[in-house]
Amino acid sequence: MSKVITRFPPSPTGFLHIGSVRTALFNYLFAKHNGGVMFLRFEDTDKERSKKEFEADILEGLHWLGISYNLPDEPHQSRRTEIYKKHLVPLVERGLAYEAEPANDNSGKKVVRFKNPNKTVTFVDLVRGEVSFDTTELGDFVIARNMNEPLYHLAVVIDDHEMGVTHILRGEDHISNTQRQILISEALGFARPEYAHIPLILAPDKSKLSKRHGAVSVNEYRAEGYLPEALLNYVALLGWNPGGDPSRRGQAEAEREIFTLDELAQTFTVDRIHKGGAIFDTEKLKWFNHEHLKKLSDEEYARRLQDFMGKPCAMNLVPLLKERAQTLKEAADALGGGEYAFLEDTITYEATLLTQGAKTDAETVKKHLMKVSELLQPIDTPNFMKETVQEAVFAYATAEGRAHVLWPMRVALSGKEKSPDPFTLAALIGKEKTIRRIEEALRKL
RNA sequence: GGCCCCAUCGUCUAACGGUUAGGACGAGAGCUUUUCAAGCUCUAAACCGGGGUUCGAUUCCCCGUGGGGUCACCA
Repeated sequence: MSKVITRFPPSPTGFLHIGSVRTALFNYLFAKHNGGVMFLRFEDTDKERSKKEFEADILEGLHWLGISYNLPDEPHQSRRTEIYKKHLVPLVERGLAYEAEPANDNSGKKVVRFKNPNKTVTFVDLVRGEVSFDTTELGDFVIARNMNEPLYHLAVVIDDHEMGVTHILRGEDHISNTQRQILISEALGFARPEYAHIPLILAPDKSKLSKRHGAVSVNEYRAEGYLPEALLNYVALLGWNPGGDPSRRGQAEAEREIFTLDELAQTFTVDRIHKGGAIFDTEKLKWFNHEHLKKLSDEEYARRLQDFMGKPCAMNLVPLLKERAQTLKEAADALGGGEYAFLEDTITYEATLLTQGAKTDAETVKKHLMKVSELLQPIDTPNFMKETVQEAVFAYATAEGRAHVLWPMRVALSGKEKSPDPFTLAALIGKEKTIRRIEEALRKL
């Protein structure tokens, strides 16, 4: 088999969105799996809507995601007019296309129509099998605004041919475009590439995912603190899965869900692409994100978080953050907001909070807090760690009733209704501050 | 509406004629070092309907039904 060449041809008329990401990903994975390459090109024949700003965004997004690609000599359709002309002119000369009525742009130039042979086009879709269309209803469709300005269908066919594209994996919304493109391709005498139409990513209402459904741009997910590997992992499993071993009940591979980009490339095959659309579920994306976040080493986590919020994060907080935050934004918010206020020099809270969850009266709480302070005194400052603090207090807490002792202790250290456990807290703020806060709590009672 | 595509728990999905229809997210319950989170255990939850084919259909075929896509001098 000749070398596999796929392509990702966005039109720079909007920010890189989730649907495009999956299309790019599938083309990337398919090429990579087969030792081929993926070309990127910009379909900017619509000069009105195409913007450099969007091009930059798409490039930036792919870079962030870690999806690599090859660039043709000239990736802009708008600058490939000579190439299109080279094929268009003979097409007209041979009577397979013709200049018709004037364009409605007042240029006086005539549009170019394709001479439809009115036949049935049948192609084998790699995911759907045989698909046929009766092209008669298409009529002699327009393929160029004029001899110098090709329209989408013409440009696509010529580009795919010029770039040697062997496999076209694209959204199912293009399936009915295929008939036109095959007709043009045949008239031009080009070899027909393989087609694979992948199911659409749907919104919760089952319609095609679009802006009106909320976040669709990768920028938004990036800003929400999602990891590129999580986004890719999740989106890869929308409409595709690695399958399992049918001979075994466990279905090992099919039950695994966390994959790296390389692992996806190793297992990716078109025959496991689904036919039906898949609804995009942010809750599950969050879970994937948390899983990938937990896989990061503490150092890497700290680096990513710093990149995300623009300032460093203390290393000793990383394990805690990793466990509690599903996204980098949640981690950053927790750090910046109230949740980690216990790290500050002073904390403020209502005295009633100390007894609120303690299931006992203020006098008892006072007694326990004094005892806790006393139990912690003997621990050397360098030895003041989660384990040693717990060891010092735990037997007493168990004997007296854990809620009675531990709740006030935790509130004294955090000043919050919800927080990490008191031992973790104590270790994080250190002996000096721990003792001081217990004394402050005592004064409140 | 024409044409095309699709159909397993609420959601993502496994199964490639024979299973107690499995897993994951989410939900509910419980456990754990109080709270929250995490973790662990358990529970509820699906083959769209009707005909065939077959000894046997979630699986193959047909017809319904439902959903989606597309019908530009946009891509």
